[in-house]
Amino acid sequence: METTDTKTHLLDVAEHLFAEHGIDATSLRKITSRANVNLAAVHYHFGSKEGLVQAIFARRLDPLNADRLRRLNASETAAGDTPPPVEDLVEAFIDPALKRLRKRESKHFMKLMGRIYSDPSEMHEVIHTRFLEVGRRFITAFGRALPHLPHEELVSRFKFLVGAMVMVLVDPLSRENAPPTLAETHCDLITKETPLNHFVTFLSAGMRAPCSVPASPKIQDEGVPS
Amino acid sequence: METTDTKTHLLDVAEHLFAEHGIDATSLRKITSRANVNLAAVHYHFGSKEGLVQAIFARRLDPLNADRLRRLNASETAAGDTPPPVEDLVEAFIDPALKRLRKRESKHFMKLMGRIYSDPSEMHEVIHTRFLEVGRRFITAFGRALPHLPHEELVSRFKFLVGAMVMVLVDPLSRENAPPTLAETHCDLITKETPLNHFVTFLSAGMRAPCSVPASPKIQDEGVPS
DNA sequence: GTCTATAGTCAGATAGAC
DNA sequence: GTCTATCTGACTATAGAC
Repeated sequence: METTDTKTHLLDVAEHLFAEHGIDATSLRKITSRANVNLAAVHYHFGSKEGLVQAIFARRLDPLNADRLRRLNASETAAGDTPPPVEDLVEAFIDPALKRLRKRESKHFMKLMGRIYSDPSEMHEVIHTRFLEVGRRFITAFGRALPHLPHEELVSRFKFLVGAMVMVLVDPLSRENAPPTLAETHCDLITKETPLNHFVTFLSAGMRAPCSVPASPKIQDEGVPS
Repeated sequence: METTDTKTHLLDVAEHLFAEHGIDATSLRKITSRANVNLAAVHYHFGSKEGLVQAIFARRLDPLNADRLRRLNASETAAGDTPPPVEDLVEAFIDPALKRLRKRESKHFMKLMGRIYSDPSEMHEVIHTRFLEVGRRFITAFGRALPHLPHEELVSRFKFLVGAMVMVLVDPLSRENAPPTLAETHCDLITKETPLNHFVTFLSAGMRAPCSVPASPKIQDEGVPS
């Protein structure tokens, strides 16, 4: 009990602090002093700060992605030979993340997770590797559900979908007793929690939209309306 | 010429490095050595590293937001008494950012800009303040164009819109000679540039979607399909 | 305005006693 | 496994010569 406790306690505390202040801005000293363990404990258990970071991601990321793939598979078998409806695909991708955002246990991690998408730090590669399969599977599934859509536009739309999710992950729990995050200052009313159906409605409609026409087809070429 | 040159040269170099490696990870030493100026120059011209960061944002952010508001106003006067179509609002918000992403001049800044949305760093407040008016104006405009939409759902959708934009800002130019960013590994084909009409089509369709119905209206209450 | 030199701080990491 | 004590390096910032 005692050794495991220190280790997971360090994971919990570090996860929380990383989510609140960022990885770079969180020193091992802050982590270990808040966890009431010795500074050297991090190096004993994880080898380095980087090792700690990777352990944090390993602990949460695999179950999250497994959950997404499980639900994707469920939709596909339920739909039989036809591709599953776009709504189900959106839900299979978003809901596992949203569920965890509500759970006290992985709340902070999901915020950290969202931040990683736009982080230039070096441990990106590990995260990317873990995400690669999921991304591919969902792009393929969306492509089957929307066969008329050119691949390039499909990829754009998947990026938009991921972006929408990330913005919500990063936003809502904000730093405790801190100025509101950007998306919150945008609005007069702070929405506490973005419900799944908001995602499904918005993103499914966007996914289902007809293909874009190129901006300048031939006529209306840079023409100024008079 | 000589003093202005050093100052703007520092702004340019710092902007580039911040975008590539992040603000925290970029030391004044790296900036000044790449700019071929002395370490003390930053403190002479900007007082501190924070001063440098703020100068970078001040230089680019105000024109960007002014551009967005100008185009919003243009759409509104063109539409007369009726609210402008959703497509125009999306374009007024997205295109100024997208245009700058293509321009060599502010390319790096736009990536940095995108990253700020999910950054927990302290100079957030300044950015928020500069963005506040734009966010409010666009939410109001979208609300007028979509009067049937409850405010909460409107806010969710605006968050999704911002998220889609940020994901594209952060992604495409990636770090030079570095592993591809997350959105790129998602797909088999790396799209070089997300065109405006992909945004407009996707986001307008999402914005125009009918209101979401609450997940559990009364029936189907946690019911497991058998 | 620009430079050198350095003060002062804090970071991640490690050796070795217990 | 845990701790104290310490090393080494990097950082921001400043004082003062030119």
